Amino acid sequence: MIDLKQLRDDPQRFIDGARAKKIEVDIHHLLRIDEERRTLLADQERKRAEQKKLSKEIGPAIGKLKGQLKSASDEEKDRLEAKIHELESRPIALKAEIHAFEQKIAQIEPEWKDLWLQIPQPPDEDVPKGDSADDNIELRTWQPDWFDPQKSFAENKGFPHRTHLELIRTLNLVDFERAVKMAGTRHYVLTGDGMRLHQAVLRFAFDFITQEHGFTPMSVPVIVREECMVGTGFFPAGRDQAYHIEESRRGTGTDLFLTGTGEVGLMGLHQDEILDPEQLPLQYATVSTCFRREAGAAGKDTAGLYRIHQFDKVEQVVICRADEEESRRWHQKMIDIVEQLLQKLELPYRLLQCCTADLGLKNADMIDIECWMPGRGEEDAEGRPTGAYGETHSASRLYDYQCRRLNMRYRDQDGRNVFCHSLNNTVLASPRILIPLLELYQNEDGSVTVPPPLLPYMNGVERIGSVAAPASAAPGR
RNA sequence: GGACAGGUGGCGGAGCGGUUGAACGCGCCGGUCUCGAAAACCGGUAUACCCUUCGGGGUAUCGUGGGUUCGAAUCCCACCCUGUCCGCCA
Repeated sequence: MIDLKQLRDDPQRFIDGARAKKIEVDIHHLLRIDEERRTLLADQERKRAEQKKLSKEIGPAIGKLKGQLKSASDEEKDRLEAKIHELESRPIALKAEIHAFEQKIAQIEPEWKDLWLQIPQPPDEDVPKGDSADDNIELRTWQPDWFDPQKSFAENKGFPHRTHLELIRTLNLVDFERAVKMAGTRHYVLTGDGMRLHQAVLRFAFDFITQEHGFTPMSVPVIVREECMVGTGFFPAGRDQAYHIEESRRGTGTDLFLTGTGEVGLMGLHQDEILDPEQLPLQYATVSTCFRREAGAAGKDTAGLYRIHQFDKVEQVVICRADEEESRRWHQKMIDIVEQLLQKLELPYRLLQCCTADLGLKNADMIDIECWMPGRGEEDAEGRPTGAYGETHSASRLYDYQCRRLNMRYRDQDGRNVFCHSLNNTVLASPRILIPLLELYQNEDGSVTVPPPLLPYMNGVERIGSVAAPASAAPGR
């Protein structure tokens, strides 16, 4: 969430920010409620101070009188009791007044908090303005020597390509029918070498980020409490996107939510903590199953492994000091790590600078990486897709927006507690990454060569679908 | 799932319903002593928010939320969490 003091000092900055992000939120209304709340709070506190002062006078006096009462004669008793009663009745009017203020504050507070949580972080000055994802700007592309993005797959490789759906079917790598039987649309079952390849690429990515780049390997919960979802900035705005486990309806326990990214678990780790600045920056990586309802995406990317309810992702986060330069450096570093990874896998990709409209609530800046997928995009004269870039990675820079929500701080040199900065980026998400992997490593005979970096993780399988490779154990086929 | 026990400051640990933000100990910071250190001694040592004439003033916080009361760390209720034993279990 944003700093309310900053909002009061310069509301225009946040109004412009929300407008640039195309996010509807009534900032003027929040300012009005905030003002009202503070006035009420001040009035209430004044009354309470009065009450407290009175209490401190009355308390010992009553105590003393009650002591005397015990050993008093009957006529003395009446007199003492009257005196006690008189003392007790003095703050009674204050009590009602304080209660009235309390009620009023409790009435406006939920709306105040809710609005506050919905104010987006203004985009950075150097983020290009735009109206939708179409206005994102291509920063650069990379491709291996054999690949010329100007040419078709057939021109590059010498034979026409099959889409990942076709490859999956002929090579028995995925069983969609049974997955849908069990869990409904947008589910899949990886079979045989499909599962092997999925595990191999995840393990390769996890080893790469933890061994070669020193990120601390972690396992984190994928079932979390609401505070964790709010703290990481996914709630309340993204509530519809998360699967909800209503434990409270059973009469015990609290509700839980399935996380849509390992970021939630990694960032939630240090919620409400004051970190040792000597330990910063924290660099964490996890591989976790991600769950997404894909609400509002009905009819979009319905076929294949592109948009699914459950997948696995290697995620990297950095928690660093509140320093813009350092944040920016880490952002570049995390993108660089992904570029190295994709280059090892020899997957053509492009970097996209997301425009203001595509940033979402919490980001100040976001760079997407898209891999080339021959089976996507517009169709040619023969009805074959001509290929397109498809999103596989997203690197976010958030300043203290997320850590403020999480109440994650460190003590700076002057002894002040400061909110940390946070960043996150995909290292690799599968099975989506299998789409370019399968499509680009396919051979003319319909087999798929295992990318060399994945060989150590493939138990000897070098080529999927060739006679030389061990039979891919597709059950029930 | 059953039966107990318990949640207090960075940590340990007190706390008759009344100047208790909270004794005491440890830790930490500063000082005295010392050639220096240790010990000893002295002093200091929470966070958040609000107001401010920038000197300071105020409120809240003893797991969380309600309630009782003139007044709650202390009494009542609900929830959350932790520990121990039993049962079950990948």
